[in-house]
Order: sequence, then structure tokens, then C-alpha cells
Amino acid sequence: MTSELAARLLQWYAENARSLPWRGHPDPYAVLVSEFMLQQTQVDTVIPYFNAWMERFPDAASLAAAPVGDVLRQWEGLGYYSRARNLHAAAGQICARFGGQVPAEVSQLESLPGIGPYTARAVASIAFGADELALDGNIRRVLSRLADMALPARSKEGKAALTAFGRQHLPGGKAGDFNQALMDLGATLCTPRQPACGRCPLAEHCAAHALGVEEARPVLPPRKTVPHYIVTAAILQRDGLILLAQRKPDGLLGGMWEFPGGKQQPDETLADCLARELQEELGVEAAIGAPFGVYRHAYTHFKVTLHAFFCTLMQGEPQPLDAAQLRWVQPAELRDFAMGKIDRQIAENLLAQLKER
DNA sequence: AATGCGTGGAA
DNA sequence: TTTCCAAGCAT
Repeated sequence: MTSELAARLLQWYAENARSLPWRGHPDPYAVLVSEFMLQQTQVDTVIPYFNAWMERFPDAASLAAAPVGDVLRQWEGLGYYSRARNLHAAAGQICARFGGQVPAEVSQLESLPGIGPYTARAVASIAFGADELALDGNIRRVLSRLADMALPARSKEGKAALTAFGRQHLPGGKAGDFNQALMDLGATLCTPRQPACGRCPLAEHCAAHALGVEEARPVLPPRKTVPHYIVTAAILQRDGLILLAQRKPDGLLGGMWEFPGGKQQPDETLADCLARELQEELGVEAAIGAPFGVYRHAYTHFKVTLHAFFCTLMQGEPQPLDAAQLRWVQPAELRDFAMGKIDRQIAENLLAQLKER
């Protein structure tokens, strides 16, 4: 039994579905890759990464066989790098436990690293036609408005209420389209601010719209103010090679490569900061030379202003005291190492400068 | 349960 | 320029 709400939604989707590279493909691996990339990341950002990824790693076996460094390099720029490590590990388990085929059951999917309640149900419904509601940010927002839910949308009770409401309308055998239709609606019309209710196929069914409180739904927790750190980084050169440090596997930018350095402490000059960091992280004494740019970047939970400097080793051989490993690399090799946004910018500026001379 | 985890686009 | 926040998961 398809509710009138679901029928209208599916009709709208038939006429307005976005054309996306992972849609219309029967390949569950392609759906899985797209869902990993889409976690907390917008469609327009994902599309070029998805296309390049499928070219490079067309199936679970090719991904599982690749070195994790290559996987991170391919993911570079998408952020939340644990997703890349988890997808790589999941591909390994898919080959080892499921004969190279993405499993169809929610419980099997959730047993894979990086797959939680949302991704498991998205893959099960989209790739395998299972009757599952996939509750993501878009669907949470749309359903919160349709039901005018006053509960915090991300609380345990809120999620349970939204799941129950969504399941009431879930059309049997069409859950994949239902989920994707709600997500498209949320991304294009039922947006966080200034939703286009005038063009919404569900406006007549929307309790929040009837009350004019669309923008008050969903109820979200208040944002916290983020700290701002001043950090330094060193470009250490020797015999034409440049020193890179690989971050430890977990935490911020886990497994990514960077120019060594760290946070400035109170009452410390930038030069003092960098000299101290190089002593602590590499066990060396270094002279701090010419500045090489100021870089600003906003992460989710803090902001950074980074000051880069050319440095010269004075005493000691660099040791990976705080890094997973150190490498002296040729300038041309810089592009082979996965880096976060700021360090990639430094590396590219460095290459440009070396090319000039 | 609360927190940490990237980046880019929109307003 | 600043603020918000987007197809979540792990711990």
C-alpha cells in the first residue's frame, strides 16, 4: 500500500531526479563507493572523485589489492580520511569474507568498517531493493518538517520517531527510489534555509509548512565556537631532497604526509615555536630561515593560521619521534604523497618556486 | 552520550 | 569576511 505522500514523492522523483554517475548502475560496489564518499559531503564535490575512483579501482578486488598510500592519495581533498582507510579495509573483507561481492544484508553491511546504520540501509535499498529507510541529514530534515517534529532530530528519541514516521510511508519494493527521492528533495527544495515550499510536491502534506515553521525544523543542537591555532611548519632541504613526515594512522589527517611543525604556545615567537617543535618531533636542532607563506584553513572544530619557514639542519639526524615515519623525497615526488589541504598548497608553491629557478 | 573528524559552497 | 553546515561513523 503506497501512501499518497509516497506516490507524490515518487512521481516528482520520476520527473526531477538528478542524473548522477552512480545512478542507473546495477553495480553494488559503485553504490558502496558513492555512499562512502557522500558521508558528510555534497554531491557536487563527490562526482569527480567518484568517476576517477571507479577508473582507478573498478571493483573491490582492485581496491583491496592497492597499497593504502595509493588509496589515500586518490581520496586526497575529500576530507574525513578515515573513510578512505575504512573503504580500503572493507574491500579487503568483501574479498575475504564475501567472495568479492558486496553483501546484501544490513547486518552484513554494518559489520564492515566505515559502514553504519545509514550507509548499510542506503546500500541495501539502492543496490539490492531492500525495504529499508536510510536516515541521513536530508531525510532527517524533510521528515522533521513533514511531521513538524519538536524532538531534537539527532537524539535517540528523535531518530526513532523519524524512522517510524518514514517507515509508515515506505513503498514496498521501491525503498531505494523513496530514499533517493527524499534526499534529492532535501538537497534541492527542502533546504536548511529558505526552502522552496512553493515548488515542493509534498507541501500539502507538510505540518511545518502549514504552521510556517519550516526553518525551525529540524531541531538541532547549538554550535560551539571553534578555537583558532597559530602553527608553524618547516621546509627542511638536504642534497636536493625535502623532508616529509607521515602522521600517525588515527586522528586528524591520519596517515597523511606533512611538513613537520606544530602549534605555537603562549609567549613564544614563531621561530621559537618551530625550533621547539623540530626538537620535540625530530630530535634535531635547526636554524629557522626565510618565511615561505602564511596559510589559513578552517577545519570543522578549529581554525588554523600556518606560518611556513625554510629551515636548515644544524645538529642531529631527524627521527620519527612523533610521526609514523619520515621520508626525504625529491621535489617531483611530492605529488605522490597524500596530503591535507594546507600541506598540498605548500608543496605546490614549493614546486612552483623550484621551477622558476 | 558526546566528541572528533576535512573540505567546499552558499548566503 | 564570517557563519553555517552537508548522502555519518567510530570511540
